[in-house]
Amino acid sequence: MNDGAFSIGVLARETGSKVQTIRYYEQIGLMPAPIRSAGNQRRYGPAHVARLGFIRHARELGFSLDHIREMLALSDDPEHPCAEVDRIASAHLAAVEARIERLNALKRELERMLGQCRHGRVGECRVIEVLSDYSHEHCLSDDHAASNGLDSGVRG
Amino acid sequence: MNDGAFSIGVLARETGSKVQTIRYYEQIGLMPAPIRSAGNQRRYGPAHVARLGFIRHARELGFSLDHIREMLALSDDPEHPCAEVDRIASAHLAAVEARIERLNALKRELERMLGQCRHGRVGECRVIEVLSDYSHEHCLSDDHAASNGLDSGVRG
DNA sequence: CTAATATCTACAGTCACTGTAGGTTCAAGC
DNA sequence: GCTTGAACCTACAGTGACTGTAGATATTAG
Repeated sequence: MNDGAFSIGVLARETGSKVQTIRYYEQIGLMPAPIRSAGNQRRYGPAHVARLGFIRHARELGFSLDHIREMLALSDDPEHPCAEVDRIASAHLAAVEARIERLNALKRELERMLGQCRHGRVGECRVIEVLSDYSHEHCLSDDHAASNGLDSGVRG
Repeated sequence: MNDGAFSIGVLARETGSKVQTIRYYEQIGLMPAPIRSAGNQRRYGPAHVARLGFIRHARELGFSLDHIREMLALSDDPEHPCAEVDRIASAHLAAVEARIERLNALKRELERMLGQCRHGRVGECRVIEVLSDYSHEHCLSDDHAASNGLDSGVRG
């Protein structure tokens, strides 16, 4: 290794990513293809660390790769108004808040369900019973009965 | 349709599922294969509605298909102590609580990030800057810097 | 009887990776 | 210089829980 160039393993370690994930990001065009060593191995520099760090942190915050791609494209132009980045992040915040609400409703229902369990036989198990009640009539709040699918919004 | 037997479309409508999903559940052995009409179309009865209702509700509560499979197997034996069902649901509740905590930390960070945005150019955008800071040194709480991957635990 | 709708099978695609197989390159120790 | 073992390479299959498509067949309403 001449220069300050380093291998994919080092880049993975530096950014807390996995080697496979980095190659995957390159494959889908999220990371630029780096130069190669004489033996065809990837050689990275500090710019790659920064970009992958951005991606990784945004992923931890639950942004989709598509959103990250958008933000990376925007951030590549420093003169661009950052309103769009702001918009993406705001929308994401709203999605996170909605998700928290749904999870809280879910938590309450699970607690109530478990609170009713008499720890006897499955035959009279309230947990089973509640789960069987697909009509959702037992639900005090209908926030989970209303929408179908919890995957709406953020997935992180 | 003689009997009270109905088609997959009706079952889907009754339970709020999709036709494809029902066939998928049958394929992976979560739903039993029903009888067929003379023309090879699936014919369902009330028992199918109940079982699919159970599955659907449990899915809305974020249980994995594997957990649901377990619970269905248990519920098929009414004499079985319901402690296991209880255990599954309790573990799920704990996972949900952990997830809510993580999302709250995420929410705080997003809010802080957005609060710092001066709505100018991308060049001096705090959102971009914070996201680029893969070291996570800006994080007051390190609960998201500590673990990697938000997919731990529940995915609903 | 006809036309529209619903259903059938089989398979590909989604998201964001993760894992595997089988081969090559690199860095370190001797 | 040689060997060894770790790290790297490509290509592809698998994950979970579906969703969508194509092309053929069945049912139902008028």
